[in-house]
Amino acid sequence: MTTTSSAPPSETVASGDEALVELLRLSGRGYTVVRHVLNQLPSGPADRTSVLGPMVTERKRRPLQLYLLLLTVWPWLQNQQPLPNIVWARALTTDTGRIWTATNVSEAWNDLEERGLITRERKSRAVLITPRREDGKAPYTPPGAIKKNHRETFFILPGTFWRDGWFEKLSMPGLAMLLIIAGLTSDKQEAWLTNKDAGKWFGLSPRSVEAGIEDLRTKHLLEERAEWIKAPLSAIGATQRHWYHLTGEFDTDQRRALQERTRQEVRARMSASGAQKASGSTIKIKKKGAATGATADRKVKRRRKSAEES
DNA sequence: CACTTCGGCCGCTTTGGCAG
DNA sequence: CTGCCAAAGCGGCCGAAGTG
Repeated sequence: MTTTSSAPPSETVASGDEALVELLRLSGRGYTVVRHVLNQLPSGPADRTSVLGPMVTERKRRPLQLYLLLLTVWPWLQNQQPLPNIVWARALTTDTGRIWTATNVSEAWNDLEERGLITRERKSRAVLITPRREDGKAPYTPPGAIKKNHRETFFILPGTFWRDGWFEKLSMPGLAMLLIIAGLTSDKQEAWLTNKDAGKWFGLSPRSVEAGIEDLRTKHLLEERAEWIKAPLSAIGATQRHWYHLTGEFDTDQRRALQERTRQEVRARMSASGAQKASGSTIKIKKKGAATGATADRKVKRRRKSAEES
């Protein structure tokens, strides 16, 4: 282990997928827990738009992805050394999606900081990132705590969101509607909405709501059921109400089952010894982070560019 | 050394407006 | 409601220079 060459042979450099999978594994549960307040503020104020809507309108895709990943790995990361930006970049870089560099990560942290979604603190060379609550209005706490007689509500994004690259394959409106509908169906099978109302509730344009739903539908993540209801003022005296639900791992029951399975696994792990866990894995990911500099990312970019040209 | 900021140009998404 | 157009403004991209 005393090699001092500048770059490791390419076949030993971890790809984005591997970095992401490793992060998910280390984080201990394969899914992401998100409070509803990301999508929408609690009832009360007239304008309930929270952070998600504006992020869509302002096309802040990278910051949104990065924040969701931070929430995902935080249970593990909070007890670790800070992760280098280049590692975040590699985890979020997929084979067919956009390419992340340390610069992108830095700029995304910047945006998140302005939204109150993280704090960052420079620790000599590294930056220490700490998430804040999903509405940007308070420090982060583990979701689900009981506050003022009611439990903080949250929903989950199953592992497929990361593993199968949905965070990158979906359009920005698609991503937003996935979060919104996942939130609406966290405690029931389906939810209905209209483009116009949903736009108002979540701070999106009706066009984006529609585009998002369409994106989810064509990618088979969403199914729709039409129900006829009375509408005295419509031409035919009735109108359709559209009920939506997510499919596959995103389905309400499957998400519930996933949570339950994880709860049991965590319990089992707690009762077993935590000794083996501490040794191997953390070292591995640090090596990946340190060994491949920005040059490796540039190489990927160039490789891809020349592939496109030919 | 790792991270951050900057500048310039291009392309694209989102949105509003309008028509059918 | 759907389709289309145009405009605004943002992100992508890249290298280079600045900072702790």
